[in-house]
Amino acid sequence: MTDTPLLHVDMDAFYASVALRERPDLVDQPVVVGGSGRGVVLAANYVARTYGIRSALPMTRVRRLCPHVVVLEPDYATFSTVSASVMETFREVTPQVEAISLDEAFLDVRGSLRRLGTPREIAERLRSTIHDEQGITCSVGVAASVSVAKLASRRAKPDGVVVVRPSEVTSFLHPLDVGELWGVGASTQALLHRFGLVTVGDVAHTPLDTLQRAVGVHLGRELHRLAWGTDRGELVPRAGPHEPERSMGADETFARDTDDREVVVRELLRLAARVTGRMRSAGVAGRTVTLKVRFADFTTITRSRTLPEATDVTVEVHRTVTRLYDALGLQRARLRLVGVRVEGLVPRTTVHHQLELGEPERGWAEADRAVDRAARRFGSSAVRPASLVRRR
DNA sequence: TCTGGGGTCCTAGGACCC
DNA sequence: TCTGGGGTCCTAGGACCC
Repeated sequence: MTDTPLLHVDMDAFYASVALRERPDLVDQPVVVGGSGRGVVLAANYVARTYGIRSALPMTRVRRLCPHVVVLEPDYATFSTVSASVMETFREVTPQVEAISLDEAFLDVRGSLRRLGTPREIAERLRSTIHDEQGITCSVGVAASVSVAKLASRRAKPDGVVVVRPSEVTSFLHPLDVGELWGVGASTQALLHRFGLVTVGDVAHTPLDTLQRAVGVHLGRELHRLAWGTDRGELVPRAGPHEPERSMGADETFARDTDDREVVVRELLRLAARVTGRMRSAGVAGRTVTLKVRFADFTTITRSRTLPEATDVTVEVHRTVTRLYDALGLQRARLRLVGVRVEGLVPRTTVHHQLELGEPERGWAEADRAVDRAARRFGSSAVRPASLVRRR
């Protein structure tokens, strides 16, 4: 038996480490993976971090912090392949694997102790296997609950293991800033600081009802559990973050802000086509269609409409978001981003279309299938709506 | 030329039904 | 002649995570 059965395994600077496998000449230089233009950092290697570069930092600031930084384009296909191999390695240790993103998972090793040794030995073996097979490093936190294991892996970075026994949990947690807790972001952190609650220990020693009056019943209870390391100790085995997905969406920041309705409507068509295409390959349809609009000043609004029945038809989703957009009645407002999302997804086989007399819609679903078939044969750029074809 | 894109979950008010 | 209470759906916004 063990009192620390949970491992949290987290790849170190995952996207950057994978990208650097192809470019070993760059390992000693500051490297980030990220988009160009108005993008942000997706991952930074540890050399780049010495310049203060972090994930989510705008690329414009990155270049100011470190003008000679090397920027590599993300290659999601390779990231997914490496991720799948790593997850397979996890499942060779135990079937109790809860993946929470491409580069992170919890493992419950209770059933593997006799075969593979202590949790720490299992962690070290995993790390060397992944290093040998994938050429990247990872860090492992070991504890009795998921949030403590997660914080322990962060402490272990880069390329290490940290075990937190139950008797060490409070001395490990209580000195941390509340913002370190999993689920406490900038705004909850600021709220707690305003109440004079700066460390995890401060939160732990605040009476539950006082805490709940400050931050709400639900969050208060959750914070109390996190501050004592008494959150969940059982995993929910699954291969991905959430399966199946409950919503699918796409949004895109314009290269330059725009107030041109035609540009916006055309972008909405591209996004609707992208989203419904993914829905059709996943075999799902959804009823609630949401438009997202971000203005030049970064304020963001959403407008949604629930349809009488679920759809995966490009033109229906596009028509719905276009109506929502027109209903905003914008005149000269400059837009930074638009987005399309479909929620309330159900398997398409459960949707029974009520065919109405003389309904012209019928053809569009067949048109979508034809587009999907052509895209599979000739590539996704082969077939697209006429308004998305660049004019000469 | 600050601030991506993919998601999940929670809250809160109003409509509507029983 | 004063108007309960619960459940569910819909909409909008916000916090958070990777």
